[in-house]
Amino acid sequence: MDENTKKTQKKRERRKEARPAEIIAAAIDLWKVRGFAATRLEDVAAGAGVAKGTIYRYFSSKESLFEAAVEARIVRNIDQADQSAELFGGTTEEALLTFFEKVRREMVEGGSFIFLKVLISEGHRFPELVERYEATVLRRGFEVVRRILLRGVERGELKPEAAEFDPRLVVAPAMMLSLWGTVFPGVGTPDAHQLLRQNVALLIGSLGVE
Amino acid sequence: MDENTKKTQKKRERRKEARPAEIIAAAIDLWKVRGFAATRLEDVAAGAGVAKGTIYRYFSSKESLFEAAVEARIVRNIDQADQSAELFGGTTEEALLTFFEKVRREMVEGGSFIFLKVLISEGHRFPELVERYEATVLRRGFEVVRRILLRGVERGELKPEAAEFDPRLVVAPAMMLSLWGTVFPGVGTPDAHQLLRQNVALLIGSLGVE
DNA sequence: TCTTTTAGTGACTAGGGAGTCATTAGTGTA
DNA sequence: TACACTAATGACTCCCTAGTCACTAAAAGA
Repeated sequence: MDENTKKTQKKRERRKEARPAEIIAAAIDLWKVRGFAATRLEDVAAGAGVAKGTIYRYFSSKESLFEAAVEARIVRNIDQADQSAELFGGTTEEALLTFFEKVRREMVEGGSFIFLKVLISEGHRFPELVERYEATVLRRGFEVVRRILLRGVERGELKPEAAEFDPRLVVAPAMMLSLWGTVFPGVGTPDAHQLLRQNVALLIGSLGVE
Repeated sequence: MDENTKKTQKKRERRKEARPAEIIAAAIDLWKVRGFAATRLEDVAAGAGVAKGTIYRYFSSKESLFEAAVEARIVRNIDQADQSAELFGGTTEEALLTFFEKVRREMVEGGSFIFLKVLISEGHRFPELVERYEATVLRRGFEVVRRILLRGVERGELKPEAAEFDPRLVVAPAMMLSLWGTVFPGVGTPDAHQLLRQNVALLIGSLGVE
């Protein structure tokens, strides 16, 4: 095939700084469609426009490439969460809906579902990675939800008991939906928005004042 | 390392009828702890007390062994669902709790989570299997939930709108919890009962009459 | 310009496990 | 008891890909 996609360019460029990010990006792109195990490092290399050996200058193994990719995404997630002023502008209802939509978009469109997939199926192989993902992404997400609930109570929109409500129950449907959507075509995708809205209604209906 | 577990016994027995079920049972046991991909067929053979070649008398490939295992479990699930009189004896609250507990037990203790794991991570490799699982297990489960809701409305325990409520939202937390429990030690396991109870309270709080 | 450093290369190796098949031996029948 | 049939065996082949390493050449600097 034609590896002359980028026409006028030296074959060998030394771009120490840019390589890791490019390799990670190529890897995630491929993992999204073929999965982690089924994607060969050689394909990743091709996708990033380097030779296989180059990957090993920056990552000591396929797994450590995966770790680095998770790390990169986690950082992005944290940044996003920090700018979450939008979550705390309007009503509790709006905040929940925005949050769910954020989760769904990051998972499905952003491709983060691939990390979950790998952790789910091969997590026992890298327990420390599972640990970090749990601590950094999941717990952080739960924390955001807890803040939304607390603020709702303060604003008088939620009953006081809502402060004790377990965030895992709030988040589970949004995550499950995203996962289902990438596995079972019929179950998750078609009406995600609709369903998330219904989930918000459920929560407000039970935890809301009146 | 001692394969003399069963002491006084011919090394080679011809038991055409029993083999497939034994092989499937051994396979599921191993998959539960090591995962699908990481379990070698030779280990499965050892677990079933046969040689590797024997597996190929009954299953044409590792994947078809997986399919057969899913099939066996699906049948079991259907049988269970058919005896679900216990689901429809008491109040809606009790029915929901029983159902959630059923799901959790089958997933975690029964080991069905391994099918979900494989479908999630490698589902794209056997689309027809995904299709069948979705149609037979998921949709069936959703149907049971719908029946519970409808009956709740009839009994005057749930608002009429509950009849329109999407079963996926009802089931998602129970499934997510089971999955989390097998991946993230801290997130799913410890207080599953407690959490499922809270989920029932949430549903009743929003969909219940009064 | 020549030299040094190191990013980048890709043919090669090593290891592991799925699937094969010629052989062995239970089991039912004549 | 001898024979035929086929369940069961496990050593072997084959393929696949992660990871290596001796080599190549881009850039920096003397």
